[in-house]
Amino acid sequence: MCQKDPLDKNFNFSKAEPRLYEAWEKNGLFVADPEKPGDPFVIVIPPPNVTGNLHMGHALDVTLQDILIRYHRMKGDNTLWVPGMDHAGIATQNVVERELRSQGLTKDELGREKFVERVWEWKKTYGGNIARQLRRLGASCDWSRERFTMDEGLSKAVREVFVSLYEDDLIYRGQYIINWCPRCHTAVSDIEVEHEARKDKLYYIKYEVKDLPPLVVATTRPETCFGDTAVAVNPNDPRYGLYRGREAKVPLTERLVPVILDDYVDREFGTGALKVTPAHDPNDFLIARRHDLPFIMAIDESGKLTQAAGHYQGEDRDLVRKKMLGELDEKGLLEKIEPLDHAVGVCYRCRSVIEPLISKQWFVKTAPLAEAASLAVKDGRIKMIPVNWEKTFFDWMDNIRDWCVSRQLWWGHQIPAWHCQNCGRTTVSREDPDKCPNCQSNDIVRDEDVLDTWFSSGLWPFSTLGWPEKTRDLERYYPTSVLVTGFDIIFFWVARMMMMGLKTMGDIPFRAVVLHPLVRDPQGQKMSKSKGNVIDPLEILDNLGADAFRFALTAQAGQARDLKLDVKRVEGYSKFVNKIWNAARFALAALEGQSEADTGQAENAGQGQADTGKAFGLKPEALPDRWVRSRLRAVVGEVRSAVEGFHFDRYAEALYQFTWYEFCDWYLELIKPILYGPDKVARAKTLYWLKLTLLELLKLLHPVMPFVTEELWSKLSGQGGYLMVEPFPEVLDNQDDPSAEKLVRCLMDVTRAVRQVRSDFGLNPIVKVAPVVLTKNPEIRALIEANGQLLLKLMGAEKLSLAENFNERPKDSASNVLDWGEIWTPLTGLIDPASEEARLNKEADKLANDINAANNKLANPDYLKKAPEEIVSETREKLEAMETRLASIKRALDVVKGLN
RNA sequence: AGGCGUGUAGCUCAGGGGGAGAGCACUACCCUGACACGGUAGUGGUCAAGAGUUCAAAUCUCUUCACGCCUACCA
Repeated sequence: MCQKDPLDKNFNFSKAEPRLYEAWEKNGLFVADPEKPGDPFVIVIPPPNVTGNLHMGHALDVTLQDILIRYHRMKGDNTLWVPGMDHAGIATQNVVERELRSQGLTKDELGREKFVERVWEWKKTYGGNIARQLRRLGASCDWSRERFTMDEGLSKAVREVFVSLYEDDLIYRGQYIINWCPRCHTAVSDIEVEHEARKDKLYYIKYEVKDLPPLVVATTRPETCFGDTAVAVNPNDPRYGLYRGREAKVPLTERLVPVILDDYVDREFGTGALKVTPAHDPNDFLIARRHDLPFIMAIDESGKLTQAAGHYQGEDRDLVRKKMLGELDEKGLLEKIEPLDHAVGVCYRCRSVIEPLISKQWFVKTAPLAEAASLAVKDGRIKMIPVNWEKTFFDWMDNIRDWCVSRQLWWGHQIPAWHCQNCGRTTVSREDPDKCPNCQSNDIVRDEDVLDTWFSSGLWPFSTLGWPEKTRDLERYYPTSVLVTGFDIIFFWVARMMMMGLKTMGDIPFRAVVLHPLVRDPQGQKMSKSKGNVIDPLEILDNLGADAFRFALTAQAGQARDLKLDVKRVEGYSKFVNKIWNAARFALAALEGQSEADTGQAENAGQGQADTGKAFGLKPEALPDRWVRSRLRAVVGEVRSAVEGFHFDRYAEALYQFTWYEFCDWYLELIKPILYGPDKVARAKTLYWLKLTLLELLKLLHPVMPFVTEELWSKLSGQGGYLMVEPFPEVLDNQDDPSAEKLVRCLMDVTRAVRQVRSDFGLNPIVKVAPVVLTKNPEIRALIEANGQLLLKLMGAEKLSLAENFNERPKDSASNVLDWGEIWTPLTGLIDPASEEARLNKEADKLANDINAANNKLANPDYLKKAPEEIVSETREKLEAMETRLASIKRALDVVKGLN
């Protein structure tokens, strides 16, 4: 054997990762070519925000996508993974505004144009972070096709879609009650409002009515009363019959508002009387429309009271609430205050309380689009994985409301609409107009609003491929294959892509949606900066490497909703990386040893080690080789079906088990006698299969652990090139070898049986035993004879004999009963039997119990009649086995007692 | 309020009508010539509770409890 170490003792990931990634990228291995053959396999990355830094969610998302991409690339598909970033309207604008503020500037001082320039500058400087971080994870995206939602091409797509939706009457502008964020100073859509449960108060306030007792109204928001334009009661509420047609006085004002009747009012809630504030409550808005009530803005876009609030004008809404409660109380208009649990809407960006108010905004008419999207899922054109998300999806699509798409921001796609100052006509157009097409006036102004960020993300699957141009990419790669994302953005993004894709392209945007869990901290809490429970993926990458991290994420990516990430798990898998590394180190040493020792042995190796074994034909001969090939074949099958069915956890698990517990623990041990033995031909043959199997194992592992596998490939394959573009192993039927599997299982049985005895009786590993195997099966006898030396080593024995009859049993020996025979291990003079007696008794009790249960079962006529035959006979066999085992335990007990 | 989901070993989870599983952790022994980031053998669970269907239930059904999440126009 070779003395020098062909490899370092451990994988130096921090050095290897950047080197390997750079090599892949430089060699253009990520770049897709539409002209090449192969079924297209396409993923568009969920574009991270430009402002973003890599977090756990990205890490998981990207790892799973990269597994799919690498797998399909190796499988020979024409594979494309489009990376890119989202301009993230509010988020980015907030970041840059904050930066300005630290310089004592505001965006208004700067002006729109300058401000937008600043954002672009910011993007240039800091926007590349996330792309670099994705590279560290090993993401094999086609960076030559990287896109940004504000790119020229994508902006063109946005404009084209907006205009054509407008032309199809699917976009309209109107004055409606919308969700306003007073901090971000913009409208937000319904789903951008999150509901937070709060302990609040319900205030009972008196509205005076002439000649009648005051009408008491319950409200959580007294400060909005300055916008009240009615008080409503339920028409069937007898308590308020007298108030019909009367007027009530809004407290702290002299304003009189009508008392109206509306079914919406819940008689049970509060006093059964509702103040109607159409400009600040969506329901009141609807009531007002039914009753033709006026609208009064009481709160402005900064959350301050308007002139409608009299002396409170200009003051903040929360402050006014406090002050006016005092005033109401003073004037005897506050009846009582009750505690109330309810949900309050907050901005998903900044968590400020949303102020519903009336405003002129642009909307997308979603109902027809949603119907088409639902249909695509219902008829199976788009699959959702796991399927149970479909129900949630349908639920939402069935109850969808129009989508407010205009935002009062500067950073984003400005709406292509021009308002004529002369005739008032609004023009929506693909080209910037210079005059009003209606009245020819030059006095036209562009609408100031920009579009919701999610509008452009909704076009992502086709805008990134070049649409509206008729590109080759679009033709070849649309629809995309799979969308991989967290379920938290099904509505924000997934549904919108479906609607936009179906409408614009006339085809689904992707064939499958894989929804993975959300990464939580070990307590199951959402990771957030404010909670301080964020685990930084970059830190894990630094400490444990990308492969271990990716493997841990993959192994935990089941179909549950949460993935509670445990760093310990990553540490565990970093040991797995090490295990693979060392297995390869072993193989490499053996291969090099062989090439040195066998120099000139042309009859074995042909042209040296790279081709070693080709001369032996395609069939492994030695039992370990036959076995490992057969087992590998099974694993290839498991791996392929796991990946294709998006069972990432099973994929990882299958490889972990096979690599560690079969390939390393057994195969490498089983072949050692051959590798160290005198038969050079046998050695060369086994080396061939060792190398081949290891290389194939590297291929199987590559999608999840790209770095260590690529590194080992370069050391081991001897053929240059890159593992990442090697063909993925296939399930080959001629590799199946059940008899080899059965025989190796026999070797394992014997070994484990003796090891168990050693351990049970507390034998020191130095103590040698001399077991006797009883079996009449000639095949197994031959097997044991052939592997005598190996077995001695594996079980720590000095002698192994075969017996044919029970009466050959040595005195004072422990016995293990197996399917095909029995093993006796003589213990005379070797042990202290005191503790063993208890253990055996315990096992005997348990067995007696089980035997009893099995007997009862077999005595049940219904069971015999109705249970399938194979189940019944299985039970009989089990019973028999248990009885035999019990007998042997009893014998063991005798032995132990005898030794005492 | 409705919908969805979860509850299996100390932890993280897989499985899913007929023998309770994995990883980590833990215990004992072992530095045996790839790996101590290793090896061998183990400990540990009324599969949340109750009822039902069945020859057979952790698995299917119903109820209850606990915990999540999503949706929602009780001010």
